[in-house]
Amino acid sequence: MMDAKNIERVMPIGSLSDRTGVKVETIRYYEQVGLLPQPERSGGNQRRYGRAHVERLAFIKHARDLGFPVDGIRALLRLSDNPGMACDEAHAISVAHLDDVRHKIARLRSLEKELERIAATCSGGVTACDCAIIEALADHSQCRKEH
Amino acid sequence: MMDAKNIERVMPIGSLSDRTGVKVETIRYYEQVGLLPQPERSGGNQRRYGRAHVERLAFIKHARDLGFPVDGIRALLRLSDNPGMACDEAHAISVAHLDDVRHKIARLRSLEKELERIAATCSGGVTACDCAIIEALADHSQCRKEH
DNA sequence: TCTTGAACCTCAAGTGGCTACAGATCGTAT
DNA sequence: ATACGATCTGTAGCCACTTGAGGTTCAAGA
Repeated sequence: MMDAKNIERVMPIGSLSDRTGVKVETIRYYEQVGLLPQPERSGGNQRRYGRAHVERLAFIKHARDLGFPVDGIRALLRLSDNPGMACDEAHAISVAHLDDVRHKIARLRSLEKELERIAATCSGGVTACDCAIIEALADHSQCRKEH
Repeated sequence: MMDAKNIERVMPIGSLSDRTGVKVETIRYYEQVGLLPQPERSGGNQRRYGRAHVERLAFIKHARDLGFPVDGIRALLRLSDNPGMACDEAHAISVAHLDDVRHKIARLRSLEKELERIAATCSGGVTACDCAIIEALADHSQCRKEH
């Protein structure tokens, strides 16, 4: 490979993928939906990336790993492109996302409790019963609380 | 309405929807993917449901509310249709799902921590800075642990 | 009996965030 | 010159629905 030397301006998509851990198809998808700018092309129409693309894609990947939706990332990228009045809105986006994550956690914890209860009603191995798990699913009123 | 009296065998899809809390479109979708059996039709080709459908759909809704995937529900329904050797498999499906839920919780908790940290770096209101939130997203190495 | 108008019908496409495939072209090492 | 992997475009698929268009049926009121 020639990755180490010629990283500037001539990186093909596979190298960008290797460096960021984002799959080739996903990179093209991000370009298509406007998260990544269109790169220059080689004579044979292949994408060629530079350092700026690596940084932007790393930003995107990090935000996706943190669960930000693509729309939120688009907004964050816009803010990072013209700094200045960025803080307020970036903070709002992050807090909204944190809120969302906490709601999901709360909901999953309540599901966890209910599933524990249901799974415990029947430990398997019972052969001739009308399975308690299936009955529990059929009868919502057995549940401790709403979900 | 005539819901109260004529629930047996003549319920139209809207009443089934009202009774179960499952949207009309979703009911048709469940029929299409084979979760709900095809009901009888009126002279004018409209679906007519009876008590058995209400029960089956309630089962499906409850399981969906608990986060079971449609394939898991299909398996559970098959088990509930021919009881007997149901317990073992039902238990396995539930435990696998519980496991999945716990993994999701663990992942979200770690995201929550990281987001708290990032959101705290900048409380908004700062006007002239290169926003710390955006910097944190750009620089993964600031994170406490992998995600 | 006729007329509304809500409820119902089918079929197709859109959602998010990719992933996978098919079939063609490019780039480079030998 | 050739072989082979990397890349290209475009399309379809994934899950579990949701939305929309454009048409039909049903039940209640005049």
